[in-house]
Amino acid sequence: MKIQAPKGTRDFYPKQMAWRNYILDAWRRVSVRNGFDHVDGPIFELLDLYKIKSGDGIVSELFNFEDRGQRQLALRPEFTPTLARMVAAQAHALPKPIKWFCMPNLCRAERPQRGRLREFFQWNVDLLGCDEPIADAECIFTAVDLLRELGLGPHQVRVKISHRQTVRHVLVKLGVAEDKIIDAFNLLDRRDRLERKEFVANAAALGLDETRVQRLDEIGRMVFPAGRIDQMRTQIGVDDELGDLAGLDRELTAFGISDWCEYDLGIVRGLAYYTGIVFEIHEASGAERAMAGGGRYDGLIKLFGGPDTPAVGMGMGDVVLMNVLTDKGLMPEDASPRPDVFVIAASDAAAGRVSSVAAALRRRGLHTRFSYKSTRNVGKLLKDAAAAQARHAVILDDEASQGVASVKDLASGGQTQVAIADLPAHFTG
RNA sequence: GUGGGCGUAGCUCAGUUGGUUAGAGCACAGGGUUGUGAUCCCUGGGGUCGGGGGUUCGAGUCCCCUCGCUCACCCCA
Repeated sequence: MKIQAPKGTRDFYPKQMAWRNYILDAWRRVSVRNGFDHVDGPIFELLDLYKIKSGDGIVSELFNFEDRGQRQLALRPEFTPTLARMVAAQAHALPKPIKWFCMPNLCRAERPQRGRLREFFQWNVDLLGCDEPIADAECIFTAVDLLRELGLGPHQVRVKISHRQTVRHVLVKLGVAEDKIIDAFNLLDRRDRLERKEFVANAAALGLDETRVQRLDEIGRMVFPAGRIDQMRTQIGVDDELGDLAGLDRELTAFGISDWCEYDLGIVRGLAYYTGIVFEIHEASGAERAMAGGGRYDGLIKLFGGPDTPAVGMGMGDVVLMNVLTDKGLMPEDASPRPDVFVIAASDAAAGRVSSVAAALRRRGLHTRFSYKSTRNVGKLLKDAAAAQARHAVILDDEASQGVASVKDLASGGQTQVAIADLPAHFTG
């Protein structure tokens, strides 16, 4: 019996690996140019690390095991606890602000479905030690910068932003008691999935009458364009309570990404640990699950035993991102690295020179390939060169004994004679 | 964890009321011709028909169980 790959995992053959690298290379490139440093941690941690942040309930949603020393371990289902542990351990030695990114593979024991697998890659961008809205805005900018890098535009994706404190103020103003705030958040989060009757019944349990239930529903559905936060002031009737959101609005405009963003107080995020701004990035039609999510989590480093440290972060998975890019025709057909040169032997006499020519080119750093076929059929070998996406073909024939080869530009079809000894210099300019 | 749909070659599929040794195209590999990316031709590898059990003289086909994939629900750090 053949053994299959475990449920919800992927095999990366060269074609798929090229796509994966296409995404991860973009993540790395964009992170670096936005000033973030690359970090990573272990692929498994002590199970307790995850319990600290998420409680005992998390255990059923991750892969855990016991080592020979009876230690309870877990494959990492997220990176944030590792990051918090790392920061807490060296908090006083690290220069502030801390700007880190990583691209870990994460494992979750969930039933796979569209946009969700059991092992996936997640780009994490975190900025710690700064409690100003510019940090939140830079985090969002970095995510937008990536989406733009991959060919997406503001009409294809939406960054939906909310704020824990603003929503709390609105809820309190509506008459929700302090001890019911969490329930109210949950209700707001689930409003699209609930029948109207259920929604009203749940809202009534929060102490809201029919008019106020109606108002809560309205507010949950309101969307305001970034750069026009004044609309939120007048339509929702908040002002001083806007706080950070007003500051963020100015920064998003300054970063030049307000056309990508909008405010949506219906965005909740399941996390109990977010303390301020929260956001999600969705494909504009809303067809896919969230492409990215993040927010401010000022209390977390302290929770892991470090100093009180403000923090904002963002996570983006590779699965939904690739779904969206594929649907919009933005994934390259072939993302494999293109050979600079493909060496061809057009005669038996020339065949013996292929490896030495290839070696000379490779020593100069040129991506060089050749065929293992015994045919001297130039047409067939050129087809192989084209299939490999090579930029040039070097054709060795009987003239090779005089030290000359033909160089064919596979894009233009043009062909010139070049001395074999000059080939490395010819291609490296 | 719950429910729907789907399982024949790497991919897309055909396979008659159950009937001989399960096929095609594409892809892949080797080769030939015109020697310069095309076209054409020859050859080859590859399937326990997802797996197991049952009915039958005989099962890819009918029945049961199971596994996997997929979509949705739950959840979503």
